Amino acid sequence: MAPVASKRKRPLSKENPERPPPKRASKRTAAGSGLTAERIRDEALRLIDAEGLESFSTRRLGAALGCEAMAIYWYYPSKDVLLDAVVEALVARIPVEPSRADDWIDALRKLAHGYRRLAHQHPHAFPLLATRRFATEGTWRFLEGLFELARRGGLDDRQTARFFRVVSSYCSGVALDELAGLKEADRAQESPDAAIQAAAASEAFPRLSAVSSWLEPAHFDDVFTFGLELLLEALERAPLESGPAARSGRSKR
Amino acid sequence: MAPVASKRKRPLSKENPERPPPKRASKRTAAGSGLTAERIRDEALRLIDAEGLESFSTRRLGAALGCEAMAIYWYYPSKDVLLDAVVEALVARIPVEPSRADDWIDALRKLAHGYRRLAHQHPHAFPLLATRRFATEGTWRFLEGLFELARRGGLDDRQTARFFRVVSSYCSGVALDELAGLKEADRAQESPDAAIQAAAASEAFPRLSAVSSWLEPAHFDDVFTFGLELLLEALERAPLESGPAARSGRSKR
DNA sequence: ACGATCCATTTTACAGTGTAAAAGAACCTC
DNA sequence: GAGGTTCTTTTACACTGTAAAATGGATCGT
Repeated sequence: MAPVASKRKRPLSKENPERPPPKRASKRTAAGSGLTAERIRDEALRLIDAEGLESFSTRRLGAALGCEAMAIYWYYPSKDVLLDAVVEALVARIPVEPSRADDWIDALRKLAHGYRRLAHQHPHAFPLLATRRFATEGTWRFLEGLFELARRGGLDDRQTARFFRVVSSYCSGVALDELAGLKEADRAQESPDAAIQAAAASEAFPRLSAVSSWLEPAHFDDVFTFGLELLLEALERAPLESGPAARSGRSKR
Repeated sequence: MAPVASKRKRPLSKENPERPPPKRASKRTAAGSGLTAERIRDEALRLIDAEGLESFSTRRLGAALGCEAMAIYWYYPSKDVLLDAVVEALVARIPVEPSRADDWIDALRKLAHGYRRLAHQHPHAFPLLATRRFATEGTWRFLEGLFELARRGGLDDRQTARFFRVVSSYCSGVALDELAGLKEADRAQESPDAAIQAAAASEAFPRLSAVSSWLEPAHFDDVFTFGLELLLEALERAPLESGPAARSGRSKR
């Protein structure tokens, strides 16, 4: 089931010889070049973190691994699929504690904070997450548990779907905004004309400049938590109102 | 002020001859090749919409415009700056009606719907927006008006910043999620093994599959509006509670 | 009328990209 | 040994963004 995800943009080697997991873990792989799918993916993430997504290439990755670029293609059929694997590894880094279950709102809260922390720990790699769908056994299992919690909390499927989408969208939106803000702050530090621009802007747009000061990195945590708790409070109220299982009312607009 | 934005990654021609807007609109430009910065940017957006962001290149753009790729570099110093201009044009497409002002919540609502509509009209180009900061005179003016409305509605700067960030982040997050969902639906249509996968998943993860059905494109409008109105309701309550100007309460976690 | 200067574009060139195809090398099984 | 798998490197191709120079037309000063 796992390998069914988003494979095979191009046939791997000749036609479609779906990499059979090596019948017996060959000794060469262990003692030889030491190249494995996991090592490649981890090094890819490390490189992206260190040097940015733009400048990441198969040749550079090969150099970092001490092999030719094409060696990678024995483990991944394309750079795109490799990036999918990186996303998967990234998602797996979100701490998940299925233990103290029972409070599904708190589970959502933890997920939200973990997701955002991920964005801060991997600012260069995170945009990959925001665009790509994750379809991994592990994340499915996690969501299954989360949704089971929601059901026990009294929410029907529709409510669960809505709140999950709303909270997770909010999180990735905030994370992207914050990353853009950080990048901008970086640029401002090195080029001096940004200060000029800011001064001019604050004259012409006084409201904008006053409000913007509350949107700076210093207040990121504050703003994020504020919006998140807003949503979670609404979520807490949800099972009470709207009764048994509302119909899908207004569908257009 | 306008040209100060995010210029000059590389010196345009030789050192830094900051394109002076042609002293007299040369006749050749009008009657000659017909190449202008606006036409280039519009054609770029058209190409991206038609063939996707990945396959967009300066050479293809040149071909579409009937000129060599390098001709573009007389108008834009780099592909990156051109993409900034495309983003700007995209933002300008969000309908803004400063007329019937007074209800700043409704202004926010309109903005939200317009932003999301943009994502649906330009699915290939939209991810550019989500990653890049917009710094255009026009958008600044728009925000200035919006924030002025908020002040007249009784919100202080901090509240305004919070709500703006929360709502706009929510919108871009939802939009990206929806685009990913649409792309996935596309892929499912052409490859048959997706059905197999879905069947297997629904067996192993019953809750996930039940909830997921509410996350499909058919319910996009519904879910989006639900979350948006949730936020706007909270916004409507905000000026009442929290009195004059609350402190920043819990900041960590 | 005639260079000189500007503007706009094309030509040429280079370093870098993803990856197909084939060749090569290390091991495993007969 | 011979032959087959499993990995890796070599070579090659079409394509990318863009620096630098060459090119041609328009305009100007004389």
